[in-house]
Amino acid sequence: MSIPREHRLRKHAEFEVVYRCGQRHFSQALTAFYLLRPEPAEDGALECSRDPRVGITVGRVMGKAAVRNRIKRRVRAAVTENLGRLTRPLDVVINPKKAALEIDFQQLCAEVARAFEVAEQKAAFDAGKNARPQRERRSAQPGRLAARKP
RNA sequence: CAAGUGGACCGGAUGGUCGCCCCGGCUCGCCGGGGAGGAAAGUCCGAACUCCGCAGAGCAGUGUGCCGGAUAACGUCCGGGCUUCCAGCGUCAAGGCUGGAAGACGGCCAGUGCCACAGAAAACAUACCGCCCCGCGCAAGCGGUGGUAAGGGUGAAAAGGUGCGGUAAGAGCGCACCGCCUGGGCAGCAAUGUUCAGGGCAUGGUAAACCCCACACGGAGCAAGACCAAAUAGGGAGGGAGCCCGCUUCGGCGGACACGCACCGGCUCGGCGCGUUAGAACCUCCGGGUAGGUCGCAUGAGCGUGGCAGCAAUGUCCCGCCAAGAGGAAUGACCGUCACUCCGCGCAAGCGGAAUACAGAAUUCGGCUUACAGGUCCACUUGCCUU
RNA sequence: GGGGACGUAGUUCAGUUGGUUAGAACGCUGCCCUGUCACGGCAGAGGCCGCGGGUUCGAGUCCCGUCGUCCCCG
Repeated sequence: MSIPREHRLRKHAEFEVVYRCGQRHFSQALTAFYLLRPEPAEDGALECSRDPRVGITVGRVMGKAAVRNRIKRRVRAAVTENLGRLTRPLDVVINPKKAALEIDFQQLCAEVARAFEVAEQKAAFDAGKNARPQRERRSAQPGRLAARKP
């Protein structure tokens, strides 16, 4: 991956959490799932960094292995260009569509940048509200430490 | 030169900027090196490797199937044979000769099954029409425990083929040639070829029907397997092993001492709190084992040049080389230059534009099959041109 | 990566040891019934059996190749 390792999602469980609890952003060539990671607990687990992390999923319906690799690499290059736009500890999962293979690279970059901006704004809004849960569905999330709204 | 068929091979080159994976260095964030294929694919075969099972043998099952060789092994490869097809030559015609292509190419004269419809009959020939003979009858015709497989018709297939003789009509009934079967000689390791003698022909097709014969095969697969090993729950072993006084409704309660644990305290003493007959709480140890991590994991039936042996597949020897190793998974993104093909403009030089396939390693090898833009070479056939 | 199943009308499925016309239900079309619709009745269309070869007289069935779909092993 051309994304540095500490900025990647590595485990199937991490992808699952983002899919189940995150919010979504749609555009012509891709769908982005994003989730603001909770603050690491103070008593321990300090290996959990504050860096943003990105994962890319290309399913089998997109084509054969060569086509899937091509889509993944184009999206990955666009992510590398725009990785600086993410400052908060966000987990983002990108599901490209078939259009990601065809469209101009500049346009693909613009879509990724737009998705990252939306995620940043949402994260800033939620953090400003004392990091209350972003969705009601998230109430079952084990890592929750913020108290409910008084 | 063009087209077709078959086979072999190539699968753009070279820079810049920003990044990714692995390895090696050190001044610890920099430097150096390496980074997809002929099919990496389908997972159709064969192996290496790993675990499980296993005295030996047999049965069952699966696979292969002309012969010989190559190989670690194979359903692969090489050579040879046979059959079929195509083209040419040759012949009155056939047999034949040359070249190419294809072939799951052992066995239905071991057994069993099946062969619809049509047809008399589909395999032990019960004869439909026809032909012939005999009997009856003037005749038409009728009848026969009659003969006959040459002809007709049916069918995918009809009981050796052609010709001559023969006969009441016919028939391998007899003969010649061809085919078939049996036995022998010769050539060959063999498949097989060739030749001689005998047999008058028995032996329809189907084994990608059951089956017979010969040979091979234990099962699962790197998500195999080995090691390290958190939290939680559970398992096993051991430790936890104090007495006195008072009251009592006999369940216990209260007090002192002792012990253990936690806190205050730099440490001892001390203070305070809790627990002390339940095999409880609690403590220690052990083993299994999940998440996770490491190994397996790339020096191998390895690749290249050359020599030798062999018709060849291939083997062997000398020298040289080390060539991806991830784990939500690297090998990329963008910008140039050049080459190749096509299109447009142009006499030309050149200019502009377009196209560049199939496809992406996941334990590793040997094959097969399938996909593939464009291009190169070789062999054969056909056509045209020149000499 | 590895191991297995299945492809038949528009849909869900049958199709026995190869045998001649491939069948059922629902759906579809037309007609009848009714004032109208539904229900019901009658009739009909619709398939190169995923694709390409082979064996056989004959293939949905047997064999080989290929394409697609689904399931299992973390």
